[in-house]
Amino acid sequence: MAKEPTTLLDIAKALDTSIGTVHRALHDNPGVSAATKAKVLKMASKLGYRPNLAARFLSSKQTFRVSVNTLKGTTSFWDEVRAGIREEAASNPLENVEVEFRTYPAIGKGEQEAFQTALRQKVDGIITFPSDPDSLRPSIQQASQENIPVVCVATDAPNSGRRGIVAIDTLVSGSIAADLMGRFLGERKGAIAITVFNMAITEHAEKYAAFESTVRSLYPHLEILKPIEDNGVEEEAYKKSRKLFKEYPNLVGVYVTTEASIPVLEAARDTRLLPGLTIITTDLFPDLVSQIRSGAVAATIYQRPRAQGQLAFRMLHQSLVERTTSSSDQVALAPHLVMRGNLDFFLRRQSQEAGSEKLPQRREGAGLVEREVALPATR
Amino acid sequence: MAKEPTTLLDIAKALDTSIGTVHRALHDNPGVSAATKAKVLKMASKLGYRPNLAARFLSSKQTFRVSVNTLKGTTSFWDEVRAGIREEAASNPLENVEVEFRTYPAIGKGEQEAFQTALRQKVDGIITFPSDPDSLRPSIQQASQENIPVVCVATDAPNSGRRGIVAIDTLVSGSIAADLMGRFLGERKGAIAITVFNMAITEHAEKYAAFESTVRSLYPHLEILKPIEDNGVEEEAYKKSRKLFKEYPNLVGVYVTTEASIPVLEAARDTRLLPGLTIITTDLFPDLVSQIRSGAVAATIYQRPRAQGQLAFRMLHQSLVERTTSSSDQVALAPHLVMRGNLDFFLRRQSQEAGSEKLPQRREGAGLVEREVALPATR
DNA sequence: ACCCTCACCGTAAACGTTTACATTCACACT
DNA sequence: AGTGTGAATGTAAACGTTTACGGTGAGGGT
Repeated sequence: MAKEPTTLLDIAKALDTSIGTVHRALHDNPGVSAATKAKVLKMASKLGYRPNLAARFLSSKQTFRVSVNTLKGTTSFWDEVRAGIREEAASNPLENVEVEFRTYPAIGKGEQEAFQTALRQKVDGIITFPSDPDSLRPSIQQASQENIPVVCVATDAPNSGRRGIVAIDTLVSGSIAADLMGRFLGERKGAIAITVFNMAITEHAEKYAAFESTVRSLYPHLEILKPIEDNGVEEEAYKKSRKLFKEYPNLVGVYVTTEASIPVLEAARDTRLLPGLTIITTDLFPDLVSQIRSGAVAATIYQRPRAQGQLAFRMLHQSLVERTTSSSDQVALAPHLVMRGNLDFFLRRQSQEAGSEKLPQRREGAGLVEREVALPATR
Repeated sequence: MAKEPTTLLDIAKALDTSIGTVHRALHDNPGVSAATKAKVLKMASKLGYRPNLAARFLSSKQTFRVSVNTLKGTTSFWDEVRAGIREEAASNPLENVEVEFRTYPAIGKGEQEAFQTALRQKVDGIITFPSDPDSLRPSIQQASQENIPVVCVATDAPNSGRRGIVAIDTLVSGSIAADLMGRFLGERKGAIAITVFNMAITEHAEKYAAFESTVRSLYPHLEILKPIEDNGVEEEAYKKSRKLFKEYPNLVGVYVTTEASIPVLEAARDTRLLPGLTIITTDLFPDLVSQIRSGAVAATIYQRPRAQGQLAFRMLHQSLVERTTSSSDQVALAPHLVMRGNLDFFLRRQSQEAGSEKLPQRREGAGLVEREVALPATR
């Protein structure tokens, strides 16, 4: 049943050639004629050859260098993502990867530079948050031409040749928020506001669409207002939502898909609408905790940053160890729902450097080589 | 910074002995004196020796055999758990594990036999659902005395010496159900029923306690009825809930923590209470789908069987790879919330043999050796 | 004829363990 | 003295790759 795996030597003997030639052929290294290369490849697939990774790692003490390009930890989100990556890297039994963290200060600021430096320093793979997908696309394309797999996290960079993407399923987020909103409101009628980063970002447009269509089909008595675009600036979120709230005193609910939930809450308070409002937010950060506990925020949709980091790393690692070119993976995570009742669970998990939903660290210190990389100052 | 790792040879040279002796000492194999053994151990830890796993797997072509003992797939839950295990096993780049599935027909029926057969056939590790923890405990203890790690899934077997447990966090389940119930009901007052398998099972008692305490503290105007114990039989669920529903016509909500949600729904229908009821269930199986879609079930708490399987396997694999004795891991997962809005997402994920929340299979066929194991007929 | 180059190919040493086998030495038994 | 025993230790081959280097022979230049 489980026959002996075929080795390089098996192939060599079958073709009456040498192990060196076979190796060269399989890795299209120079120094082998087209004819023999073809023969080797054919025989390899005929015998069902699959490389013995243990032998490979033992022999070539190559270690993969992966660059992790993310936003500086303004909120805890990216800290958690990085923690997930670290955990996963540390639990790798082969210890054949070192991680370099490159962070940039703000959306669209410095991510190009970070990416290019990583490329220049010849890393073997990149995990990145493409905060401005359009401007980063050329760089990603360049990377995949150089055969460097790129995994996007949290936001996709479509048509960039990226190896894969891990993110929260936007349809699930939007529609669960809508369904909760409808159930929470019960018989009440009125208007619902929704804030997004920017409708130009695919993820946000999708969340909005999912929210809207779910409300329309399940709770048609609720009216959905035009989305507020905060573009990631808090004042903008405050001003725009305040303006909107004044126009619609019949507001009954707000769904905040961005991190700017605090200014929205303040706008609601300042317009005296807060007490009657059902608010659903996104993510979980310190300032939000008291709002949830007090009941001002009914629920928040937790985007599982740690899980995103873990899966992104696993995806990249997998495509490094097997040398499969192309093929695009897409993993969509279901978000978690955080309410007063289970808030403590998530806080506990965040606080312990090593979360509960994880396996034990493999090593104390030396297991994982990692380093912070200083970026060249940008003018 | 990253110095050359120390090898067996390094230790041998440092002590002016041979690599064979060092190896014997580190694995407490026979044939080495207590004195030298002590010296070797000391030097090893001084030099920070950590075995090179690639070399180890290359040299000793040992494969780990793990037995997966679970319930026969009456519902989809255990099928999903097994799928998760399979995926994870297949994605193991070292391919050094083969999985044997042993299933037993019902709770408490045949799990002993399955476990003992696994032991007798000298497997290297066991993943098990201890459906009757008390009766299985001696077997688990026996296993850990023989140094065979046992990982429990879905239900814990406390004080059994099990290597670890992966399950849904019961407190989160219970309290999120409570919080949702409170929010869904809004101003309505009345009684809430809750069904459990059996209050003797830790997990169910915990869920009940969490549900109760959350309702009490956040929604004190709701009255919680004594739990209905269905013991896993559908008629019992139907009869007991019907009886209870008749006694409490002011019932407004039901939380079903077991899989017997259909009979409870029927009892509600037969007592004409259904239309006014807010019902929260557990798990996700075919019969429940239409109930969710129709709105009869407001939400269901999805226990992420696939993730449980994956994590259980990883935990076991890790403790096989490193030979760490003892230490007990406990991973508690947050459940997912399924409602009308996001139902399709989860159905899609279940249906595709390879879920979306997963990495690509490593191999087509030969990667993973697995087999179904026939159990000896039980009288 | 010589030397050189170049493409192709074979050979062998590593990588760090595990495993099986060989050696040593002390001690006891005949 | 010789022989056997058995524990403690040394030695070396294997695992399947990668990598570096050596060799062959054809072809071109002188």
